[in-house]
Amino acid sequence: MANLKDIADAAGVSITTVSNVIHGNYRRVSEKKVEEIKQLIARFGYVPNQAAQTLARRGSRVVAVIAGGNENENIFLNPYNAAYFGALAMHLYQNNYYPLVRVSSDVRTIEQDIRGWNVAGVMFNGLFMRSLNQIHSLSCLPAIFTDGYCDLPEINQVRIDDEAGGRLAADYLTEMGHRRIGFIGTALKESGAEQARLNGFCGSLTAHVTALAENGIFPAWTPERISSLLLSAQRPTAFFCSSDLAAVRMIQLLHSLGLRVPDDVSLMGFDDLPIAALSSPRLSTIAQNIDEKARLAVEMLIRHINNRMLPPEQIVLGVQLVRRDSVRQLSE
Amino acid sequence: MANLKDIADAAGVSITTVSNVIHGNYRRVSEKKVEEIKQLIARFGYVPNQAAQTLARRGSRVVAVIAGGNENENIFLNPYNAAYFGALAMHLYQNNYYPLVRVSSDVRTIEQDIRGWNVAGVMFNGLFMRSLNQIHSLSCLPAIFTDGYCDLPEINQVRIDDEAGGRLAADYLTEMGHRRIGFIGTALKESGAEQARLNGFCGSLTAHVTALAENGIFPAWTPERISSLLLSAQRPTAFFCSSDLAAVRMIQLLHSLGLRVPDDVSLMGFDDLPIAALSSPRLSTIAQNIDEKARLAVEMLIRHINNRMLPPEQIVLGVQLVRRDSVRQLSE
DNA sequence: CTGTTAGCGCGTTCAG
DNA sequence: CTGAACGCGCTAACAG
Repeated sequence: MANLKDIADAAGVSITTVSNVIHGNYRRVSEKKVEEIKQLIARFGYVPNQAAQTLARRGSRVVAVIAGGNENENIFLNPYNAAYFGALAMHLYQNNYYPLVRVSSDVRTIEQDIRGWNVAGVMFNGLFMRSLNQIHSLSCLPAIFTDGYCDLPEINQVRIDDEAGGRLAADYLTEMGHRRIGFIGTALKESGAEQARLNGFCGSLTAHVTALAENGIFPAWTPERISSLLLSAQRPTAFFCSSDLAAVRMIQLLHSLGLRVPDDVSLMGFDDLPIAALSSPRLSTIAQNIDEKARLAVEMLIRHINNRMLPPEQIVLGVQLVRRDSVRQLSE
Repeated sequence: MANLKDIADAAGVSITTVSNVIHGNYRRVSEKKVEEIKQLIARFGYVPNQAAQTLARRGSRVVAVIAGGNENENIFLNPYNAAYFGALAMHLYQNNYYPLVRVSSDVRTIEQDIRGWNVAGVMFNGLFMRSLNQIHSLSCLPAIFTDGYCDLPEINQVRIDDEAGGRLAADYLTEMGHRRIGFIGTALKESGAEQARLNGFCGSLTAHVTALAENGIFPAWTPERISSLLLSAQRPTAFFCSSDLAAVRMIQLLHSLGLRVPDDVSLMGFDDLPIAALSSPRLSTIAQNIDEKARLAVEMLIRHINNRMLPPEQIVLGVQLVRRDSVRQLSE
């Protein structure tokens, strides 16, 4: 519970001197005092009070990390979210910033965090372009957008090349001899990333390949719908799933129908999360480097915190095909 | 950027009056002023400054959530951690507390968070009993321990009945006709929970059942070690894995050796995470209610924050067997 | 080289 | 019913 004054009193100096020692301004303090004060700081176990620093410095080292979603739902049950936000938090800590991870789509809640904590910057994840301009504080605060799509160029963003991922998947499935291919998405209308994957996928299919994608959100793909599709004569020989999680769920559904992967139906995922390699069969998928994406996003934010005049930046990360066991080579 | 004074000036009153309105002390303010001030607060988009409140109140609404582990590792890649810490954060937010999730085993780092943020309480997860008494601030701060084992009774803790889980697993495997059973742990020496699961497991095995557990940490169970065990004549017919994740990894290892689950080898997991039902085959496992554990832990903490005189509490949650497809009935 | 001082935004007496 | 004034712990500009 020791504060600056306690240390100052014990050392017989003023708090300014102690403050200087703490911040490394040694030239203004005699060497002997420096040592003496350092000792006392250690002995007292002095830790600067973040609230007081925030107030005095007119700014904190807190970064708001916003994840769109329902506040009463544990979004970390989704392995992608867990991996990504975990990585963001880790990289923020490594740069001496504190993540304030808030799950909410409510503009007011977000605004309260931003202003209440006098945040140094904001990281938005996913897409909420509609309501975003309502967050007034953003005009004067460094912000990074990841995994989102929007046409405004004056925005800092980091994302992966989802379209290229879709193309890679289409090319690979075609190369493996598949001609009737389905697409499994989870929230097409809401996720720019998923839409881009689908675009790349469809764009790269040659004329005689059928994409069975539906342009609706996933609830439209009820298990019943998918089941009847799978049991029909026109059953796709392969599915491109917009995430590894969707692919793993698909495996379950197929099993429940007595269909085997890849013998009866081939499957591709997206992301290359740990579960992709732990799935049975191991998933062929499109890999993205989540940790690097997080690192680059954090570094970009810090750049803009340190230099508020920097022009907007965009980074698009590459993806790559990972061949494993969930896609069967069709003869003929 | 509006603060109390701005509102006060605009309303032609003092900041005290505004403060009273904000905190619902309406009896001291005329009704008209109350309405007027409320309007202004909304129009200005006023949000109280957390740093200033923390300072003035001599305490914050931040709760330190400590996860032991390496700070340069993304522990949310482990689905159990993701599920549990995600749930903790969610329940803290719902009670208007801010989680400060720190991954570290370094006592100094932890202490800095606790003191620097003037934390309202601390939640420890996993076991670090050795260094814990070095955290001096703890003596005067509400703290909850989860997933840990220690004999001190003067401690608030929430955990599950790991031993019962081990027993359930042993009983079930025995009932299914298995007589040579192995145990796969991940960090026996460090995790009290895992040790308890093993204890319960061994305790409930009848004499003619062999537990092939090794009392070492997982690195001793190199894939090579396990492989040679699996290829030997004394190969266990079933394995009890200390987590669903370990079980899923085991499936991969078995597949790589050309062995199938459950046809050649049966497997049980622990936790009943989403991956258990998404695995192929779907895992039979011991289920714990992670969300409820988190909720109870948060509620317990808040109880102790609100009443510092409360005696220590211990909660032990039950677990239950979930039969799915990874354990084969042995005839004979 | 060192100390004094004026805020930072808010909570909380205590006088009016 | 209302406001002035002090303190929370720290920073930074300034004076010595």
